[in-house]
Amino acid sequence: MAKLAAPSTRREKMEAKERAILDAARIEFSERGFENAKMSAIAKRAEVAEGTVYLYYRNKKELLDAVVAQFWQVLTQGARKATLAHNDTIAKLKALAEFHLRELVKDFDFVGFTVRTRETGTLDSPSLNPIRGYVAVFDELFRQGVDRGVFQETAPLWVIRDLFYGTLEYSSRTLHLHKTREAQAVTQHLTEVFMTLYGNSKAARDDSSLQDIEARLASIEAKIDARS
Amino acid sequence: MAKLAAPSTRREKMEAKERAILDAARIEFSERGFENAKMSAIAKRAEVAEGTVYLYYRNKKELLDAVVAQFWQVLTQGARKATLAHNDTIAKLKALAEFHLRELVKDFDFVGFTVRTRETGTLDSPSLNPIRGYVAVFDELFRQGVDRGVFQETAPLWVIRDLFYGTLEYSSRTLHLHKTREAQAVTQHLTEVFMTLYGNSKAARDDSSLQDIEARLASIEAKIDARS
DNA sequence: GCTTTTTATGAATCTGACTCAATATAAATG
DNA sequence: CATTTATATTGAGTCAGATTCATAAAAAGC
Repeated sequence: MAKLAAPSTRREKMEAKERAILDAARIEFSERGFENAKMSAIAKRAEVAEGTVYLYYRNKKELLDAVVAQFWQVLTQGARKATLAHNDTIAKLKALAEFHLRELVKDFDFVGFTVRTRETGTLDSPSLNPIRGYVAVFDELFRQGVDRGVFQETAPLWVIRDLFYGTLEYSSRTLHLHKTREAQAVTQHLTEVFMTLYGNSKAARDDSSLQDIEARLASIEAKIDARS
Repeated sequence: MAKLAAPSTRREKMEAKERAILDAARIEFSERGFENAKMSAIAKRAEVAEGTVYLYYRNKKELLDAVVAQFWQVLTQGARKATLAHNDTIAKLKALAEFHLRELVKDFDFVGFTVRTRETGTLDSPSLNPIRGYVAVFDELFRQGVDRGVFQETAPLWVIRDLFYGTLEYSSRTLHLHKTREAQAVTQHLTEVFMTLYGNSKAARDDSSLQDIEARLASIEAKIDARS
């Protein structure tokens, strides 16, 4: 019975150690960058022997992968929470954009780490690719917008998604580099883009309304002609 | 006088050697990726001793930087040529998007290399940052569009630029991963985005202006009706 | 308590980037 | 053309740091 209350079974100890290593790695990579991060430093920070790290992660690269995976998992949670705070689809979308941009600028090095991760083949397994879970946040949101009649899918969803995340990721670079620029300019514009391009009300009045006007102009012209 | 015709002065020899090293590095990096590329292999490929490489490039990272710089320089030339083939601003833009996307998908590894390059501090010097030259192609094009009255700058240029290149870069990932998807879907959509969002004619027909027109038409029609 | 299995250790190995004293090649001088 | 001087090349040797592995400690099973 003591065992049940015990703070550390064998499994728990190992899980704690694994977490310690992962945390140490995240800090070390953030502070030094991947190349300059030393496995020995990570081990020391995690208070384990150098060899122990290799019991939990096959090599330095895989350790980075795990750190990146964790990053996106945490980000996904944050994104979900940020969007849940709103009801309006457009408001949700804007919140997601703002959240995403803010986090990317803050942890900009992880954008680079993520690219590195992709270079290895191990993209596909869903567990090792939490970015899928992340982009799903957008996909669900957009689909919900379509269901609600707010959006219409005027292009394949993947195209729209890439526009969304691509713009934000690229902008995060700019914002990271030029601290003076306004993140709000990006999210504001992106929101407008979405309303204009995929917004149902506006899209509905595209050709048709123009044609209406033309028709009426023609009618007027005819009347004038008739009088002269 | 023989010297003038000679195929190899001292300087020419060195320049040839430098080129050989750069070419060898490009191939090696492309084939193996940065981490797995070996300086010894690059030296061998360039037919020089290992130490010689370090006479031309301070270290492996700097060699990568040079390769990346060359890549963007070549890309800039190609982009200029691709846009020059058209007169219409929209056509130029579409050509630029198509060119950019095609090249990024083809040499997708260089997207990763470029990110790596950015991690070093040496971003700023224009010579070492040929990406500036590259984005300038877009900037000039858009400004020309504004001058011609085709576009209007409804958002800061950097925001628009990031949307353009961000979308394309992110899409190149998708296309690289899913070979079946159509690049054309991206460029097509992006062109529409630009016409809709920044196109002068369409932009003129916003909410207010549409209502204005309708009001005036009604007014005119009423006047005419009254007279008849 | 003793045996077996699992987990941890860190010294030793190995790889590959980078250096440098020695050497070769080209230019300059006379 | 011989000699001196400057410049370029070489590759064996150094060194840092990732990875391995024989050994030890800890836990589990009996």
